[in-house]
Amino acid sequence: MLTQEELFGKCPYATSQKILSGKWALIILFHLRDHKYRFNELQKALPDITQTTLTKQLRTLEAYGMITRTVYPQIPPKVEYELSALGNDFSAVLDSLEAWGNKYIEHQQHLSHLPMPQNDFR
Amino acid sequence: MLTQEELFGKCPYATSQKILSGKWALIILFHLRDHKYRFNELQKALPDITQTTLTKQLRTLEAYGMITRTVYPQIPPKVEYELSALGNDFSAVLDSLEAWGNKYIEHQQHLSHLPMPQNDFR
DNA sequence: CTGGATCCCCTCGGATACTG
DNA sequence: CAGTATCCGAGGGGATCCAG
Repeated sequence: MLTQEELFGKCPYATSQKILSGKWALIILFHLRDHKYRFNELQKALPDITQTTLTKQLRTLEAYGMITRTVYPQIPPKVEYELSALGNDFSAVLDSLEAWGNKYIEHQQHLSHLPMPQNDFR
Repeated sequence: MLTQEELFGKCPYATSQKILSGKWALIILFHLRDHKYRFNELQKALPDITQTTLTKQLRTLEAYGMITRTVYPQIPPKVEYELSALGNDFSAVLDSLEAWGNKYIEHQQHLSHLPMPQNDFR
């Protein structure tokens, strides 16, 4: 029997899980669906992400073929990130995710407590 | 400015990210959309998950209000898991995610290499 | 301006053993 | 059957410093 890792590229859910597991993956894809972003612009758009982390996330998404990275060989450097074809297809997921997320938020408003973080079983 | 953590319950993407970040979250939700599952049945359905891990994931999803846990006070114990109302709403996301995931898999077939895991920049 | 190189820390997933 | 109690290692996120 295959492990979940080996299901990458075979099962759509295992595949999606790996690609989206990054803490910033969804928000980056959401921003990039509108237009291209330069590295600096992206960092400003994401409130509290460091350079190192943003670089890692972008490289990961690029490795998965979700985004493209264009380097303009000039001084000062200019690098633009945009969605690949596969990344553009992801817009449908973002739409349903946004719709569901908003409904989730709305329905959780009247709850007295927010969910506890994982591994917290009080 | 709010950190990403504080956006939980406000931004649909930050909210979704936290709920779906679990390694098994998507696959568990996918299985539960069909029918109820007992703990043991779920463990058999998921190839290589341990009891401890499955328990954690289920508790997390329950804390987020995605699933409900019903305990039948009998010997031997019987516990059933099923989607909550919010969890059922998530089916739309699962549909688009499955459609996109399959397209992603198909388009990656002709690539010579699979994406490298994160932090692996060879 | 864009990010590479290090180092650190903490969380999460998992292994193992035990229990009502 | 369905967990709980521990312990552990890996690795992902982040801080800091440096570089073309």
